[in-house]
Amino acid sequence: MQTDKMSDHGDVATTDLKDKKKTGAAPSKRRMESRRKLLAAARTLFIEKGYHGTRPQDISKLAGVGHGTFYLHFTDKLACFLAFANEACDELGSFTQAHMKPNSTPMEQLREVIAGVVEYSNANPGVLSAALTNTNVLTVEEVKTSSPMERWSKNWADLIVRWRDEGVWNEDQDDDADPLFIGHLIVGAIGQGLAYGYLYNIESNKLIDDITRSLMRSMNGEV
Amino acid sequence: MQTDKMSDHGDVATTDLKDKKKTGAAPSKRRMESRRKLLAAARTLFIEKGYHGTRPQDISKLAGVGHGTFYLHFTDKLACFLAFANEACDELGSFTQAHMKPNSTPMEQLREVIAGVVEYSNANPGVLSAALTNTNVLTVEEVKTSSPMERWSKNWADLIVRWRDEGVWNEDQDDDADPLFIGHLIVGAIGQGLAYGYLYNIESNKLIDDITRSLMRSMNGEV
DNA sequence: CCCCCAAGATGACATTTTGTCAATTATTAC
DNA sequence: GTAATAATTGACAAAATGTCATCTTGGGGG
Repeated sequence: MQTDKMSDHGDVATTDLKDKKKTGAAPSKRRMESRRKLLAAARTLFIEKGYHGTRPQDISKLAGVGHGTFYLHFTDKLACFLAFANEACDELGSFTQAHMKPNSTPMEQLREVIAGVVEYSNANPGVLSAALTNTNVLTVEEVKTSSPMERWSKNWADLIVRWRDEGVWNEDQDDDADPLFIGHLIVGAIGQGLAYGYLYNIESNKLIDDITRSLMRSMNGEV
Repeated sequence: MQTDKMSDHGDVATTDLKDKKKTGAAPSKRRMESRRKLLAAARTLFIEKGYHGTRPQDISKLAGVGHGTFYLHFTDKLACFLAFANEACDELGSFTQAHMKPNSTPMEQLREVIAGVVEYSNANPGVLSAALTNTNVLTVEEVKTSSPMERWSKNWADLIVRWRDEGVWNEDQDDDADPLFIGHLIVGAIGQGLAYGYLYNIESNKLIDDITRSLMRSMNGEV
C-alpha cells in the first residue's frame, strides 16, 4: 500500500474483473456469482455508510464470501467503489432508455427521461447520490473520460443531437452550443436537482416539472 | 475505528477545532498556526492524490508537524477533508463576492460571478473539482444542509431573490420556481460545466459565455 | 459414476495504517 | 522568573488492509 507502482483503477467502463488474462476465456458462473454478491453488498454499504465508513471486510462479510475473495475481484476499496458507481450508471441508462417515447415532442421526451431518473431514484434510494458523483474526489488516477458522470453526459449529448437533427428547436439562434457541453450541464443540474428534492422533500411530480422546465429553457426549446 | 460511537463530523461549517470546551477561550496563535499548516498540506494532497490516496500520516509530514498533532485538530481523515472542502467553499464565496458589479444588468452580473468562478478555478487548479463535491459519497452522517455545495446553493438563491426584487426578470411567467431550487441547478450546472471545460480544454472566455447563456435562459431572463 | 484437476475460495498471518496518551516543550499570567 | 496551562510529540497499541499456502468445488473424460 502506498507503494509507488502505477495503480490500475482505470479498467472501469468495461469488466472490472481484476485479472482476466488475454485468454478470452469466459468468466465461470461461480466466479460471476461471487462478484455479483460482492457488488450487491458494496452497494448496500456504500449507500448506508458512505465510502469512508465502509471496509472491504464488511463487504465480504455481508456478501457471505471469504475475506480474501474480495481481493480476487477488486484491487482495493476504490476499485470496488468505481465498479459500483459504473454499474449504477449503466442501470440508470437502461432504465431511462426504457422511458423514451419515440413519437413525442422534445419537451415530452425530456420530461419522460427525467421522470425515469426520478422514478429510478425513488426505487433505489441513495444510489444516485452515492454513484452519480464526481469521482475526482476519490482519485485523480481514473481515466476521466470514462467516469460515470462523463458517460452519462455523453448519453445526453447523443439525445440532444438527435433532437437537433429532427429540427425541433427554436431557429432564431446563432449559438448552438456543443451538445456535449449541454449534456454536462444537464447532468450537473439533474444531480443537484435530485439532491434538492430529496433534502427538502419535494413531491416527485413537482420536481420533475421544475427540472424539465428549467432544462428546456436552458436549451432554448419551447416550454 | 469502526467503533459504534456516534461520530461527530458535523461541526463543519463553523470552526472544526476538534475539542474547544465551552469556555469561549480564543484559540491560541500557535494552535491556529498548526491547523493552518495542516489544512494547507491537506489541500495539496487531496488535490494531488485524491481522498483515497491521501493518508493522515502524509498530511502531518507535509505540514511539518508531529503525527499526533493531526488528531488534535481533526477526529480523522474525513473530518479533515470536510474542513478542506468548507474552506475552499468559503474562499470561492469571497472571491466571487468581490467580482460583483452592483450597477449592471442581471446578465452582466451573472457573467461576472461565473467569470469569478472560472478565474478562481484557474488560479487554484483542482480545488473546485475536489472540494465542490457531493460529500454524500464520503459520508452519510454529515448534516446535509451544511455541506459545501448546499451552502453555495444558498448563496445563489440569495442572489436570485435580489434580482427578482429588482424586477429585472421577464414577467410573462406564472411559475416562479423556488430560488433555492434554481440555486441548486446552477451549482450543479457550473460544477459540471467546469469539469467539461477542464476535460476538453475549453478556452475560459468561451466557457464563461456558454455557461452564462445557458443559465440565463434556464432562469428565463433576457439573453 | 467416479476420478482428476484447474479455477476459485478461504482465513490465518504479515504488513501497513490509524489512533492514543504519557512525557515533553512552548506559552501565558502573574 | 516561575508556576500553571496549552500544545505538541512520537513510541506504542489497536485496527484495517492485503497476501498466499492450502483447501473446495464443479465439470469434463473415461
